[in-house]
Order: sequence, then C-alpha cells, then structure tokens
Amino acid sequence: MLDLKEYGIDMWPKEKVQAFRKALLDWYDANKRDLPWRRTRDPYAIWVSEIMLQQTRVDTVIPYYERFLHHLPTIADLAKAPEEVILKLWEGLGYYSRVRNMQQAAQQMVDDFAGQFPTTHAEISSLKGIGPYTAGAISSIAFNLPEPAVDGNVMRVLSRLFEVDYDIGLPTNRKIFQAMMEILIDPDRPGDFNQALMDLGSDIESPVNPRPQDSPVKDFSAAYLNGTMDKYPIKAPKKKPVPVAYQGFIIRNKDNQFLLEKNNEAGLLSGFWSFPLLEKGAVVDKQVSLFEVAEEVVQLDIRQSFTEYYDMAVDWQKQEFDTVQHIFSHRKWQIELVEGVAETTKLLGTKELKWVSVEDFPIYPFAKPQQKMWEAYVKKMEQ
DNA sequence: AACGCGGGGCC
DNA sequence: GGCCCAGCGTT
Repeated sequence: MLDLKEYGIDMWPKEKVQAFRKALLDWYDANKRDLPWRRTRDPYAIWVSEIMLQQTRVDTVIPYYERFLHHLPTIADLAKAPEEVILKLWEGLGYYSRVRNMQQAAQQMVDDFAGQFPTTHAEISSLKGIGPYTAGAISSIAFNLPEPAVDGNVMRVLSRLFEVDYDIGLPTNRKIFQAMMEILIDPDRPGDFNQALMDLGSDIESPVNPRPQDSPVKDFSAAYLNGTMDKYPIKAPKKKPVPVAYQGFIIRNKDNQFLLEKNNEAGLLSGFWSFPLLEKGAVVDKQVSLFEVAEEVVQLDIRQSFTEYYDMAVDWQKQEFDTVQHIFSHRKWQIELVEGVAETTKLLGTKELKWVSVEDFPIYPFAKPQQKMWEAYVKKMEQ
C-alpha cells in the first residue's frame, strides 16, 4: 500500500472522510444528471457508455449510445457484427480502436464467459480495451464493487482537495490518486461516489471557468481554503500537432462513379474509406509555404505519382477547391484537392479500391477529413 | 515513459 | 488559434 505521507498528502481522519462522503453523495442525489446509462443496470449498456465517454463529452455521446444499443442490443450482436457496421455506428466519435477493442472483448465474453458480462474486477480488467479507469467504473456502477475509477475529472478534483503537487498528466502519478480513492470511496455506494466525483469535476470543478464557491465540498478543499485554486491541478503543456500536407484526388469515371480506397488495417483511421491521398514531399504550413514555382513542380510531380501508383491515366481538371484542414490530437492535415476524370473503369486487384456512385456513399464509413473533402468538392461543383 | 490514436466545445 | 476532455494499447 502506497504511503501518501511520502507524497506530502495528509489524508483525513475517518470522521472527516465520512462527512465528505455524505456531503458529496447528498449533493449527487439532489443534482445528478438524468443520463440514459443511469437508467439501466445492464453491464453491457454501462460498458458501451463508458467506452464512448473516453475522451468524449456527454452531449456528444448520448445519440451515439442510443443508436449503438438499438442496432447491437446484446454482447452476442456486437461479437458477430461486420466491421463496416461497427465503424458506421462509431463514425464521427473518433478513437476508432475503441470499438474494435469492444468487439474483441465481446468475442472474449462469448468464448470465455458464456456470453455473459464478467462480474469480478479481475475478469472485467482482462477484457480488451478495458483499462484501470473503465474497469473501476464498470465494477462500481454495474456491480456495486468498491473499486475506484480514476479519470481526469477525479484527479483534478482530488488535486485541489489535497493540493497534490504531482503532475496529473504523468501516468506514474496515477497511483497516488488511486491510493487516495481507496480510502475515500464510499463502500456502500461506490458507483454513485465515483459518478458524483466525475459530475463535480465536469461541471463545478471544470478545467476552465470552475465555480469552486458552488462546490458542495468546498469546506474540504485545501486549495479553496488556502486560495491556491489557480495552481491545481499540476499539468504539463501538451505538444502541438505536426503539420502534414497531402494532395487529395477526387477521381471520377465515365459512369460518374468516384474512386475510393480503404485504409490499411494499421494506423490512423484504419478500415475507413477515403478519396486517394498522397503526402506531399515537402511540409507546407502557413508559416513555411513553398515558393509558387516550387508549388507548381510539386503539383505536376504528385499527379505523375498518382498515375504511377494507381496505374491509371487521368484527365486533370482545372477546377480549384478550398483547402481542407483537419486537426487531430497529434497531426494537422492540410489537403489540396484536384479533380480528375479517369479514362478507364478497371482497377488493379491488388489494392482495396472501388468505384462508388454518390448514392452508395452512406454505406461506407467516412472519417471527418474525408467528409470535409467531399463537402469542399460539392461546394465548388454547385457554384 | 512516450507515443499513437479523433473529434468537438469553449474561450 | 489554443485550450480542454468519463483512456487504452503498443513499444
């Protein structure tokens, strides 16, 4: 057991811990949000909600949650769903490995747990895509087990309550908050206790514009009482996304179908379909833009590359399109579009390429950058 | 321990 | 434009 004193944290005496639990849970009982996953005890549904809520806001999740459970109401349904179906259900949520891992976990449950959701913390933790936070959340919420669920909200709230001088962004420091929670958590209502801390952290104790004076536990908060709220939580700044320049190819054939390519199984947006993209040799950011002459050379060069790579002769159109920009957490894509008319409708068998008519687009999973590419194309064509 | 992995809301 | 977020798996 980790000694909190070594980290400069004076844990409260038992009476104060009990008073804190009561203050927090009384507030939760009076103020908790009415969310769809709080109306069920089905561990499968609670699991779906917890995975969707990873790095994703409540308001964004709600419609996805309803639709997902409507189409895949049971573990068995998820285990046997085709890839395109699960990607379409997750389309727009991001971090798509979440849903792939969920399907693997569903298959684990079919194989190892007779198709039932496992009921112990160790078994739940053994499922693909379920890490320490999610294991604690499901254990406590669905099975009433006294397991902490330490997420960003909880670390922010606790770091203010106890003036924790350790960076909440460093994985190694998670154990400090885990140890604190093992003492604080209400053994009778662990799920409500965890959710109360998260509700508190996402609203009143939010990262920006917090309202600490409205907190039901402000009298317990060392940072509030000492006037050090601005200092906590300690968190190192993040790195900026790296700019990457692409040429995007909107290629049409004489049957008015468009060329789509399926992304590789590994890497960013795997399994999604895209208009062909080739990375430009040089980085073109706003600040380090190439000279105009060089830009022309790059254009000619990359169209030649397309012809070779896709083994397809193309009649390039003069039309110019808006540049598409999309920012991921770690990459900043800038996509210049060009339109071409292919002189053939045949395709090599080696790549995952298809000619697709516009009315069939809804069948294919498209991530946000590809949606933006199509919007830019349509916008110009309608002018 | 660091990195890869989306997307949207808010200021 | 920059900040934030109900994290996990891989290396």
